[in-house]
Amino acid sequence: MGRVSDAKTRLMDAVSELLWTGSYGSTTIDQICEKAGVKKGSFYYFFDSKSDLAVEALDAGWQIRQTELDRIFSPMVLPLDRIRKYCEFSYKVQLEMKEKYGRVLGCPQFALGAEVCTLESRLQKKVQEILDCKRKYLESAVRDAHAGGLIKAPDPAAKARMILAYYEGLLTQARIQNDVEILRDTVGGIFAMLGVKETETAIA
Amino acid sequence: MGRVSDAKTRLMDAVSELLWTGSYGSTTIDQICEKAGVKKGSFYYFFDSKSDLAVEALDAGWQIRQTELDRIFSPMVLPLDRIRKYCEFSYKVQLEMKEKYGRVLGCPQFALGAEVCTLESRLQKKVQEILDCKRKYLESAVRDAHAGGLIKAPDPAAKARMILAYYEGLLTQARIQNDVEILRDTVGGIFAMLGVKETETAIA
DNA sequence: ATAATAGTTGACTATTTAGTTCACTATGTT
DNA sequence: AACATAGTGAACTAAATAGTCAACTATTAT
Repeated sequence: MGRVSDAKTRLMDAVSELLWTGSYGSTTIDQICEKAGVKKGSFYYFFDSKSDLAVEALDAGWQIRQTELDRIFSPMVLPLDRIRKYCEFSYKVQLEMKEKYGRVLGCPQFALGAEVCTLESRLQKKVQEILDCKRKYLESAVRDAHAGGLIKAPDPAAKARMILAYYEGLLTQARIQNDVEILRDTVGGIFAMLGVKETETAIA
Repeated sequence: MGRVSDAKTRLMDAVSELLWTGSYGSTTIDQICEKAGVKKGSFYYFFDSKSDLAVEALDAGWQIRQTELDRIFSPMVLPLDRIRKYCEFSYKVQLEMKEKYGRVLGCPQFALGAEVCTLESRLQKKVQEILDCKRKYLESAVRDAHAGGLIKAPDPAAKARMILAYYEGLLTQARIQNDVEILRDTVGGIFAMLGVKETETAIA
């Protein structure tokens, strides 16, 4: 009973966009409220603080992204193809953002994590949790590729960490330089790290 | 003639530390002044704004770092050893920061660039300039390694970009997770990307 | 219909922040 | 010695910001 509202969702959407296009530190509660079309009283009805909202928004955004990743990293797909699809998907997203905002925005979790990890421990934990999920997707693909004899990777977790570092680093470079072209051959770098043979690259 | 002062230097040192241990957005001019032991009047005597100070501090810090890199990337050193030394140096720096601040701080330019690139174009340009320098150090090492038949890298610029993305990504991961161990085998990942053979890894 | 309750509003306070001003002080130069 | 000037400091303003509150409104369950 009582009134119903989508203000909470609107606030999470607003902060997500502001964090991605700008930064955590430069985003104010007033700005979030204005973008969401919500008054400050309502903001504090739903959330305790900016960091509280950010944690919830991060979580919600990741839930949605995860369904996409479940599809991409489906065990039904050839392991190296999963990685290729992931790179293609990522490139497409960045291209869309560039169209929409005139800027390459990179990875929202990574940029946020780097910014606030020394200041906001709850946010840092949430980001770490999400990055860990990403690593696991990659890890199982690497493990399957190793098991299938496509690559030599006796330590899939280590390889996945390497791939993730490269992938996130590249996205961040693209954000800093505002250039999607940097992401064109993401998969090439990953396959080089995995020691995928040229022939397999062509076939897969 | 007139009075002399090191307040300008103290301000640059203060902002460098605050940016690295925290973030651009969370660092206020009052905070910078307090840490530097400088009154606001003096701040505005030397600088126009926080971003102005940040640009100058970034530049000054890079000048110092560059002399170190000139030594590490000396053409007198074997090309793959340059890269190895660079990774060792970087690891050492991060370890020192962890000792000093209790936190792994990653790469100051990269974190700052990711944070402010959509908001502060002068800072974004300065960061890009610095990252470009880093890439050039790597590029010449890769080119020399290729010329020496140690690796196969017909496009050294592309390989250098890949290495830099991985390197910066790894540093950022280490910052987010506050864990230096992530950086232990940085060189291993780079050599994998370069396709350095195991034997050469052991020898070099 | 109405009572209970989920959500809204705008006006409010207190604090932090960026940036200014101007009289003052210390120091190198002549 | 004294002058020109680089740098200092403290008090100031104006704006932005986080956070509060109590009266109000819409909805739903009974």
